[in-house]
Amino acid sequence: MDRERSGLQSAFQGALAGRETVVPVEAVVVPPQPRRADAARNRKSVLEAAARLYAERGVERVTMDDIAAAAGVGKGTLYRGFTDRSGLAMALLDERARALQEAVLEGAAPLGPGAPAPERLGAFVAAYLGFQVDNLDLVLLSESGRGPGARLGKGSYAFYRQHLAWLLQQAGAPDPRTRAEVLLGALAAEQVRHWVVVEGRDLADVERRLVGVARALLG
Amino acid sequence: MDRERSGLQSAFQGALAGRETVVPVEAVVVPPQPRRADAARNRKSVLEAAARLYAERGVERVTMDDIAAAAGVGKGTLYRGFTDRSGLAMALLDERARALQEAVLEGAAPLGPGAPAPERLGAFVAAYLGFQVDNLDLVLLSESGRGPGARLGKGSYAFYRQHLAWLLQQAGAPDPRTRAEVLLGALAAEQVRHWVVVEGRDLADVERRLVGVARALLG
DNA sequence: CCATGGAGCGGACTCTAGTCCGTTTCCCAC
DNA sequence: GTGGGAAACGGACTAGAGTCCGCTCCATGG
Repeated sequence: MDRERSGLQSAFQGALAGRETVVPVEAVVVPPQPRRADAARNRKSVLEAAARLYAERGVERVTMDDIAAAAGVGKGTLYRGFTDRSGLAMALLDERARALQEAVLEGAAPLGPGAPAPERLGAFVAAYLGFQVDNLDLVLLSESGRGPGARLGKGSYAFYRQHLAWLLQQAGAPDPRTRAEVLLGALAAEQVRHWVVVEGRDLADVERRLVGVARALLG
Repeated sequence: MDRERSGLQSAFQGALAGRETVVPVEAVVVPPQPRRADAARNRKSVLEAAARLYAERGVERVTMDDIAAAAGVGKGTLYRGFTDRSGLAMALLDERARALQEAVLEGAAPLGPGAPAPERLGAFVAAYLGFQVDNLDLVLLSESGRGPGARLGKGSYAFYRQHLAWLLQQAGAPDPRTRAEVLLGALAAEQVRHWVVVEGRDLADVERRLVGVARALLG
């Protein structure tokens, strides 16, 4: 899975480990590079094939064999490049996630720097919720890895947690780290799916309520 | 799955649907009864075999075939009685969950009735956290159903959500329903596992922090 | 411009959850 | 009792994720 973690995430991973003090996120974008030309080519066709098939038929109706066949590679290649089904989903999400992460790091306020922490917090909740809704199936897939522990500790989770913890701390919230994790739990794909898809709630309404929760967590 | 839902949960299911006003939980214990003697016998041996094998080898190392063989029934019987792997886990959890639910409904304060809502809230967080930790593997399994939407809307989730929403409302919290769901998300098995098992945090510490989160959600 | 070693490939194979359907067993009506 | 019909059973079968390992073919260095 290491190869799947974008450079953006890796960069601050070290500063994170076991630290009590919350530090701001610092990051540099360095995408993973296969060492051999054929590997790079295959990686690209797999991602393209997967994106196409998922879009055409929906995530549920595409098997790993389908993807391997469509990409013109063997299953071994698939699994060498992406670890498992959820790893492939993460790779597909990576680009879009990076856009959100950059917006957070250096985009316009209030999502980006410049606005006061409580405002940034609200903007982040809205933006993250939007991201989750726009990519529900893929996020769900990316979190579904076997041997639990799928969502946490994987993917860009650490990035978002760190950012939220930082904002919460800036805003003077007690126990920012835990509250960041709780907030991300409330924004988890399964929860969002339940509210928006299963219960059919209005997205703006969900957003309002979650922003309310975020504010409550400040005190 | 209906057959798996304990009477305790079914009883207030109706009062719940689509209602905006939060009502207190009312419940009666009426366990599911198979119609035929052989079915009842088989159900019992399956549950016993599963409990024994899970205890002996750990949840990960027990397949559905193992359980069927150990119980002396065919796979068809297994799936007729329990829908799927996670349904079996839920059935195993049911008895223990019922104990917690009864303690909430009619046990001693502060978990049971009698104490002021904020105190009951803290007691519930502690009790529920304890339950999750004591039954981590089974709860994880019971939440792992395929086609997402495993945790929510299944099992005793509705019961706990309702209870929490009620307490939050009594304590004057805004948007009690959403906040109940957020709190349950923070207490979800995967999250608890991450804190307690993966990060090795002290249970009492996690409890304290979560009680803090619960209090924050009151305001 | 080869040679070579190791990264990368492919697809047959394994393992397990979950389905299907012909057969058995129970229970009730008579 | 006993006969009929439905509920329940069992185990062969299907499907799809993930593994394994012998073969291929890049890229480097002589």
